[in-house]
Amino acid sequence: MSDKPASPASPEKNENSNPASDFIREAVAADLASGKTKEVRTRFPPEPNGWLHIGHTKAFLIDFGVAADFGGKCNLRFDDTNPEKEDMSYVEAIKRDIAWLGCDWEDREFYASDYYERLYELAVKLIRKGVAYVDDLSAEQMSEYRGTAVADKSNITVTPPGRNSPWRDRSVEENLDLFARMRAGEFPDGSKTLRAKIDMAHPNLLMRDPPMYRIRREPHYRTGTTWCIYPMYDFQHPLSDAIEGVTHSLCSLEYEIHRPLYDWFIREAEVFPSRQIEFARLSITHFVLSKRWLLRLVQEGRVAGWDDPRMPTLSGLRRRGYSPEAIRDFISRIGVAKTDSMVDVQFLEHCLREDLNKRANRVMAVLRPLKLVVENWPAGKVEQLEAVNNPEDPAAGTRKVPFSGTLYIERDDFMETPPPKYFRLFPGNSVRLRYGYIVTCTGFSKDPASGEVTEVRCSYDPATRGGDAPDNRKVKGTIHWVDAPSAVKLEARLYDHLFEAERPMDVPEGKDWVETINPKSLETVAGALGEPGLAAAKPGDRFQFERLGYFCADNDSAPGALVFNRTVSLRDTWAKIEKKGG
RNA sequence: UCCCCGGUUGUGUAAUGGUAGCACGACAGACUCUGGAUCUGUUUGUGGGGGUUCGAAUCCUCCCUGGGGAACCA
Repeated sequence: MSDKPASPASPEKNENSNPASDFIREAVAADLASGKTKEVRTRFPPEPNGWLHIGHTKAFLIDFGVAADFGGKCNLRFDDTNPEKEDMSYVEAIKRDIAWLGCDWEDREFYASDYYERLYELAVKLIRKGVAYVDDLSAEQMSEYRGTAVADKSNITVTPPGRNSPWRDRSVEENLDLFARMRAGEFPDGSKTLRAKIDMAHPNLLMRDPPMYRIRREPHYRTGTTWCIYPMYDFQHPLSDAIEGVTHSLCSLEYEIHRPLYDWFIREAEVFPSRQIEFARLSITHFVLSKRWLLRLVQEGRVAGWDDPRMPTLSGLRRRGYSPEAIRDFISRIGVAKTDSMVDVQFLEHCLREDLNKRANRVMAVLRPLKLVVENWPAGKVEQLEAVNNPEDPAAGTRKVPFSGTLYIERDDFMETPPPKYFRLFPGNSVRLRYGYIVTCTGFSKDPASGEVTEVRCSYDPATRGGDAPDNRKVKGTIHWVDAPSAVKLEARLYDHLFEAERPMDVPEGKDWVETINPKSLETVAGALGEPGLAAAKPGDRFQFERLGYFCADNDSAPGALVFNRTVSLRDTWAKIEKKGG
């Protein structure tokens, strides 16, 4: 398996899902049926100020998916109207990640910053209509006039009624002149804003004359210093949608309260009537899904970067070994609703295992090697044994693995005095070496100082070549192994949840959530060994290490210095039994 | 406090006035050359009270409860 973009959703999958299978699709279907919408157009509007995470994936899979389900198109539009935070490197990362998930925006790569001139004209139109004005109030004054309660988190009191700004009734001519001079750079940053004239007594505070433009002298990553005024989200977003003919503007619940504004600007600007519909954003246990928080982890060096395999970013998940198919499947199975929900990370991992189980080739590797000597093995003899690459996929074929009298097994697979129900290797017990022979433990050596087992000895039954028992005897345990002379060294990076707490943000008062990072979220195992074929693995290649889990060759991996990330472990029934017993 | 939006098994999601279903988890078992995979079975739910109706998760009402908002960010 290698690291390729996901193929488009298979047709069978689409047949299974009713086109109107969630409230958004129902709404779109209704708009189509009533004739209000002729051709569906959606958009995914990321701000290029961070890398995409799995929460964004839900959003753009809905955007692209809804369009596709109704024979429409989805635009990619960078919502880049805040020059302070945005950067071209984010644009590239975002495009790469969306493509990886198999979404295609074709030639529809748009930028809100391309609409600055058009948006300016629409602002002038609103001024002419008398529904926008230039205000001289400072930010603090404006907040006070709007009736915003003073920031006292513990005790916010009744929202005071709003008061009109003294500049609210400037003439159209004066507003036009002032706005033009704002653009021309005649006023200092923050000294004036353009505001919509709506209703300073509105119960929805957002409707109390929201700012449309601010003065900010900050070079923009695309428009440079062409502009010193920048449009605000509430003004810019609906009109950008309208410019593109977006019929359904799908966004997360936090924008629900903005919808009256969205509709107001469309109505007053007399532009294409896009319709905003909101859905619940994705939350997953043990994950932090907020660009702002992720940025902090990166900036403070708490993780190795945006693509650290512990990060919930798409680049992190990709590097970890997640397949785009598994992510798509997960997103489609959690559904779309308006209920705030917290999906159990186990469900994500279930979808992952389900996909990888079907597609990842099996291979044997030993994380913590323990030498196993086959005492009755003919000296110098080496056999090539046939091993199945993927029992779930006969087309994956078979391979040869070498077998000699000196092997390594997993340290966990031997116990001097086993607990009940342990059916791996212990003195006197027989076990099958996967695709090898049935062996019986004859003895072991210990380091007298440390008490550590240094070597295990066994005898093999030549009649059981390949692992079959001609006498039909039951051998309960089958363990994996590598041939000592031919084994390749590798480094294994074992990951666990970045945060131990289900809800990492729920930290006690006074405690910083970044301090709750799981100290065991990365365990590096340097001395692991793998079968010889692993030497050819290239970064991004995915395997199942038998009985251990799914692993993916890391970007850091190179011939002679192999590095594998554990994507996810296999389900481990034994661990459960052990836990119960203890 | 005000405004907006929600509450269906442990979790997520269906049922759109007509048998509360599906998936994951959990538990039990079968099978197995991965204690993997697969298969079978079991368990638990409409936040509460009142109302409309032959019939309510669904409609009305009151209450309880959770989330969001009050940036010259998006």
